[in-house]
Amino acid sequence: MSSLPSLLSARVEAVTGIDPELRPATKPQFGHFQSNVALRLAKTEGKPPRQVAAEVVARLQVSDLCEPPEIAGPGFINFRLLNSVLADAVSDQLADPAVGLGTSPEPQVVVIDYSAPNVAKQMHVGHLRSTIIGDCLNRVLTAVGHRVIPQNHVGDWGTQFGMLVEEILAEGIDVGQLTLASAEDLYKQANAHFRADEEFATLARQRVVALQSGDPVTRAIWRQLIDISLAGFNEVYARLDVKLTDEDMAGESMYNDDLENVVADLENSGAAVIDAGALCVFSPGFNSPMIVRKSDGGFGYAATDLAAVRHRVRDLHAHRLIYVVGAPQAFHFDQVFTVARQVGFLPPEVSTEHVAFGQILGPDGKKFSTREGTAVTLTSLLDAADAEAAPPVALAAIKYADLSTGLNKDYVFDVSRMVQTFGNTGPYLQYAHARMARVLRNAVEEGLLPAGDAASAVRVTRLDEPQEQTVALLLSGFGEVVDEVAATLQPHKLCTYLYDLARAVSAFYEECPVLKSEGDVRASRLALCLDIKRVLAAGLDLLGIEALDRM
RNA sequence: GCCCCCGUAGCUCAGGGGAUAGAGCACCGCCCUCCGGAGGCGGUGGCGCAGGUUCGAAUCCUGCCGGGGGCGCCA
Repeated sequence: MSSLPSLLSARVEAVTGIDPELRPATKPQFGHFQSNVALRLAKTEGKPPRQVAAEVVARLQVSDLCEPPEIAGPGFINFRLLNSVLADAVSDQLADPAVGLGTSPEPQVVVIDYSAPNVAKQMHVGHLRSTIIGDCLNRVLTAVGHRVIPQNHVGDWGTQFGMLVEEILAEGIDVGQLTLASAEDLYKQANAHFRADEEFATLARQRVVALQSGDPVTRAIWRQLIDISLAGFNEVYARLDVKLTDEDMAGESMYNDDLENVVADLENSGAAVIDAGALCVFSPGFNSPMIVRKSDGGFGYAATDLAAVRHRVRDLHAHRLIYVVGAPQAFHFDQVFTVARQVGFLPPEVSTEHVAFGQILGPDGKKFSTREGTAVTLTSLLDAADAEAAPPVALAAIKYADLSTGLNKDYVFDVSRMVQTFGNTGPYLQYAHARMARVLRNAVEEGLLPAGDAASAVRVTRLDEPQEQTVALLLSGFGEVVDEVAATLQPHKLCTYLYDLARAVSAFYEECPVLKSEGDVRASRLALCLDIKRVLAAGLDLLGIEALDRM
């Protein structure tokens, strides 16, 4: 099903020969869509823009879609869709199980790298964004027909585990009794021990070697630490209502055995050279090399990321690689992608995108940390929100606040603002949905509407009021917005759309009585309400937010 | 020193080279015998600075100013 704008756009292009750059009208009096095509053609044709516009309009055949186009201002062509066309579009959307989504002509395998907590540490604010954004992109890309493979790049490998395991053995701790929180305390303790006690530090370093060489005792404890951590992560994921599962776990350790191969390939290709004892790749345009193997023989995290790139391309058959990782890593990923292309791990047809997000700031507008100066745990953020609202509302508040502004910006974690049921917030959208649910419930009780799926056969036949038209126009644009988010990976565009829709719905609700109206007007408005509810629910679901029937 | 991101109303934020730059919060007015007022309608108020490209710039380019981040052995 092609969207109304694309249909209209094609008609105009048939006349102009160039993309009319159809845009939503900036003002209601300009109709529904506007095109500046005449302004752009005016120069090449050497005619006044309004005259060009008149000639275009004269040749246009759009009477089946919209009112006669109007020429306005310096030469804009304004289009107003026919009410009947709009009504049919909404009715068709209502009858479509996919709500007009799932139309991607070329399904791709998309790997999304997100969440990535560290073993033996609780998740903190930084993981909140990666997890929520990644989950949203997962839902959106899946909805438009792609096959998404989440990859949770858990930090489950590295020298810190030598320290931790040694501490456990030194203190005679029963690993089975540890929780994620107590494991983190132990980690801090081990860290302090490492710095204060040279003898312990030596043992810890030896323990790293034991871990890497596969010593059974060391590996067993390490494995237990991972299990404890995963249990803790899964608790948070369940609370966040995100789709990550154990199957998506693809920790750093997974690539461990492949790192030698990666290094060998880099050396054989001539890309990697030894510099100051470290194995480096120097690429044009970078002022510092990528360090693949440190001078002490250990692998840098770039090596792991290169191995991951190759795995995702070669074994998972990805067409598109997405990394939802904080903005400070921009340089790192730029370098990894460049080198991966350089050595052939990344063929030209596979795209890479670093979805770089900004920081969550504390109430003071600075780095969000506790009184002790440590990072705020994700759980404590959720607790803070739950103190202000019921859990489904609180979660909506948090997710919406995170997704509703440009990802690359920092934002202040202001719970009291986020949970408000007015303004541009998640709860406001939930409220709009709950209102529609209420109207429809009442309609079913009064026998005005069949219950369940049978109701989706009803149609919108009347759009007499401007509030109805505005809502219908917005509803018909849902698919386009989701496609755009899938293409640009900018969830805030979906948020803006849903907020615009919710506001239009509130105005409609205020001005157009549904149950108190009669005849075909009432039937049509009920159909409109049904589609509103479906689109709001579908849109919220793509954001990972629960659409509530009651609040 | 070099590189990246950000700077829009008092505050929090949208703005895909096009018409008079839009919302929310706050503030000031209205609107409840009415499907949930957790709402709606209206008002006050703004593109960091300076150049440039263009018929047209918040948007593209250059240079400043201010804030944040990054720049070979932590991941």
